[in-house]
Amino acid sequence: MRMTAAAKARFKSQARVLKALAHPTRLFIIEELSRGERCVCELTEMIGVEMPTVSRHLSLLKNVGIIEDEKRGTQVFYRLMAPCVMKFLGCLGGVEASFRK
Amino acid sequence: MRMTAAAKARFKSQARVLKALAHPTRLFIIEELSRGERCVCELTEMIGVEMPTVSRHLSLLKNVGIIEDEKRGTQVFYRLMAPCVMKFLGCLGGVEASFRK
DNA sequence: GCAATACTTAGCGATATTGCTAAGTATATG
DNA sequence: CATATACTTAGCAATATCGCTAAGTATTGC
Repeated sequence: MRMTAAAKARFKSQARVLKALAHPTRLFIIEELSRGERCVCELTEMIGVEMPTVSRHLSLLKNVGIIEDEKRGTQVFYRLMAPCVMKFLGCLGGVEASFRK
Repeated sequence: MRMTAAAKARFKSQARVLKALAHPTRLFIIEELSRGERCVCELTEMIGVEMPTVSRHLSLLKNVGIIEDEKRGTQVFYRLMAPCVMKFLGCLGGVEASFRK
């Protein structure tokens, strides 16, 4: 039986979120933000790539609604908006561990 | 504090699995296989793209260990190897629903 | 063996992603 | 106002992804 238009839309929406998560740097950012808000310079220091690169990863996560930003002075702080993402990544831990055998 | 090499490896491994999941067609395949094994021609019919395209999505999922194949006659049947992926995608449902507001 | 069916692999063009550097914006500070 | 700091945006090159068509492989049936 053919995939319905509704199913297609649902999978597209899910894929969009998964795609946003599917990068090592962005997974690190999410885990770090789960411990509390961080400014871009802190994340940049931890990750070890140029700030513009980090900034672009952040805006990508922001675009799908996983994180939120707030400017204070010259700094921009990011916060995790969907703590459920952490629960979700917790599941993933078990899943991908079973693949590494 | 700088990201450790171990953390980097862990995120890379997780990202690899997420990347494999992050496509509408592959999400459909996974959901469909969660209901039972299917041959490539059945999936092709349901998805509505060319068979070589479906075949490539399938080998991608197979490469990360999410599905497994078995040839019977001229047909190749695929099975979901990590049912935990479904639980995982169940979590996702809640997550991405909250983004669609 | 020959043709048909079911699949996979290879190769192509279009498009997306990722990192970089350079340039732009905004806020604090002397 | 001028400079410095923190960040974002733009533009570029390298690479990956995705769909297609064409060609290859393997099994079935005559």
